[in-house]
Amino acid sequence: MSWTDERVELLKKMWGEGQSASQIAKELGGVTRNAVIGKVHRLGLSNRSSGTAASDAPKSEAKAKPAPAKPKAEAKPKAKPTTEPAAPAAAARPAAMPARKAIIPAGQPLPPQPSANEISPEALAKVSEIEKKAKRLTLLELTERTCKWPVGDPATDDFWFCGLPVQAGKPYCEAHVGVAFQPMSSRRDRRR
DNA sequence: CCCTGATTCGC
DNA sequence: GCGAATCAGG
Repeated sequence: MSWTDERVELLKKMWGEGQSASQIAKELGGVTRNAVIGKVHRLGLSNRSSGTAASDAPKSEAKAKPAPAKPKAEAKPKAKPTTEPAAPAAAARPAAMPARKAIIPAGQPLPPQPSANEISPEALAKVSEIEKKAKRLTLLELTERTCKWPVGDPATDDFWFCGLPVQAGKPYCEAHVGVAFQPMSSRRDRRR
């Protein structure tokens, strides 16, 4: 496999979306994550939180960009039937519990639902954003390393699991870890 | 152990 | 230019 224009394009796109090298490699096919990373570097677009966590490289760019203005028309190549117009409230709600039915999958540790509590707007925003990139896995597709955050109403077909790569032993992806594990202090009184 | 990106260096 | 091997880290 060679780096055709299209492949490079997809690489850029996915890398820009924050997809991991391995995911990109899987998507492209015929290449390993090493190949992807190597290419990324050669292309010069390496910046992306080094390592794993989020150590933002203290890159202080004393550069004042003239004004590239590169917002190219970003037409989604593969628009999937997104049955989700844009309902932050609904989307951010992990799992509705109309009637706490059996939403427990195979006795697996389904996460502590942040019940009806309120979560920081920042975290919610991050979640609704991340959910656009979610893999939307079904219960059967979940693995030990896919985010198990439930989205939607289990009673409807509009229900899926985040499925993004979990960070490290955690059951959720970065974003969902953020809303799942909230310091008690940070969710103190929230007006309703 | 799983994963992440970063770098090196023979090809 | 390419990417496997290796490195460094969570």
